Amino acid sequence: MSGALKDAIRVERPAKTLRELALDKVREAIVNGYFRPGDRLVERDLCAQLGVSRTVVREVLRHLESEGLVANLPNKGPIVAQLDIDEAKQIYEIRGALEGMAARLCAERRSPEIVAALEESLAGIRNSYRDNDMAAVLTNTSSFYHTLFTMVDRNVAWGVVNLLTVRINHLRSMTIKTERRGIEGPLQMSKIVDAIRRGDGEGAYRAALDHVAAASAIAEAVLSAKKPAE
Amino acid sequence: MSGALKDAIRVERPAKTLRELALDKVREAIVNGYFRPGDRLVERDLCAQLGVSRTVVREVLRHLESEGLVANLPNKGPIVAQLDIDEAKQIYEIRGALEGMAARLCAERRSPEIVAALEESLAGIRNSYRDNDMAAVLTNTSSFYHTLFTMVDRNVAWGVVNLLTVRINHLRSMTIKTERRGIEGPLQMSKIVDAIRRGDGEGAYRAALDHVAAASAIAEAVLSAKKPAE
DNA sequence: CTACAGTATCTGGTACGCCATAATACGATT
DNA sequence: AATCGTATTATGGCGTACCAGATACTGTAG
Repeated sequence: MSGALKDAIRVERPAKTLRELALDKVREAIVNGYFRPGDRLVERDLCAQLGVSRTVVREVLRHLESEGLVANLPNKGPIVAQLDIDEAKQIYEIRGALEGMAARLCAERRSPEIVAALEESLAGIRNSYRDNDMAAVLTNTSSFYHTLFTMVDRNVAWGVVNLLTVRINHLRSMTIKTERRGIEGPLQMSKIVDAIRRGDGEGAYRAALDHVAAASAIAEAVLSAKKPAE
Repeated sequence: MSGALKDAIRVERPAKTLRELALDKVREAIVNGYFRPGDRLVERDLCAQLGVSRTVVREVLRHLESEGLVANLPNKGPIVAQLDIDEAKQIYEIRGALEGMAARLCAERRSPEIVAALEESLAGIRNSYRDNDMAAVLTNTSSFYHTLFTMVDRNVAWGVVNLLTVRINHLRSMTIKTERRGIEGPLQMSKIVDAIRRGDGEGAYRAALDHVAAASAIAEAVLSAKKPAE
């Protein structure tokens, strides 16, 4: 997106199409558990609940399908995708590779602004943990990684990470609630920031890897504990 | 996908919906240049060309949009996504990170089957270059990386790489045609295989990085040479 | 030659209808 | 009574017609 200044006085109309609004609604409903994994998503029911036409609902379902949040059973229709434990581990692994890459780049850039921005997000996370506001923990964590990627202009990688993250979002909300995660999580993230501050690319890479590895381990424990019960 | 043996005798019906067929058609048309970047994709025209209804076309367009192959201009409609040079470099970088990761895992696995499978794909690439069959070069290269990922059960990462690869597909078809690429490309890939054979994870990682770095450099040269002319 | 109005084009969105398939319930036959 | 065939229902897949709003084009009047 070039020419940021040129369209500064643009009218800024809503611009969101009905479809995008519906998409966000349904995605959010899946992510925060209103629709449970395995639930059927009946088109005509969704039409009624969203107050939009079937065309829109279908397009939304297709979009979510390509995001991996919805699966389509042949001759049965769409359901909320099940998250299997192996896939979750793979997602964490990919995040590790990409976040490690971004952290290394940040360290090599040696820019005080990056460190400052990361510190700010990190402080937000600590505050949110202190206030026991788990939703805020999630958004601040996202913002931490968002700056990590965007400060070195890696918006594509950020998009990939985001795409993968929604698929494990309910896992994330479980892992952050784990005992001790409120201390260790921010600690690991501050190690990333420290390495970036001293320009230690390899160290930043390792620290980022460690952080997602810890999250992955917790997720695996949570998931394998839940699977037999289900 | 578990239980591979259980459904060995499944009837295997076509099961492809009209939408999926249309999706493949349009994606292929974009990837191999029938639709050029920036071309408008007029819904009703596509209906006529594909012989399907607007419902189907719209769902297909939404799907391709979420794949990044199609962009939607507000109040103007869908066009074939432009590939800007920075984005292409980012995509190559991500591929490097993920393919490097997969190569490292393959090396650490120390399995003769992996080496054999990779050798086979590599031989296919060499033959295709010899026969000057560039389409075959592309498919064999894909198959090389496909085995790299799937032999260590990294299907999610493979999916990500695939998703990104379609966006730079016309670049790929240009890079492989470059002078000397027919020699250096397979050479670099054989270095990956060699490292895997001797179980050298770090070496495999580096070799994979080198390979995409070379491709990225060529792509950048091709793209920056083309941009002013356009 | 310019300004303006009218028009064509196209997407976004909606409503409705038809068909195919799968599952279930029901009824008949042996 | 058990089994087999059939009707019903629910649902997705697909098509068509229609309208509103935005944009691009065009022709005409001044």
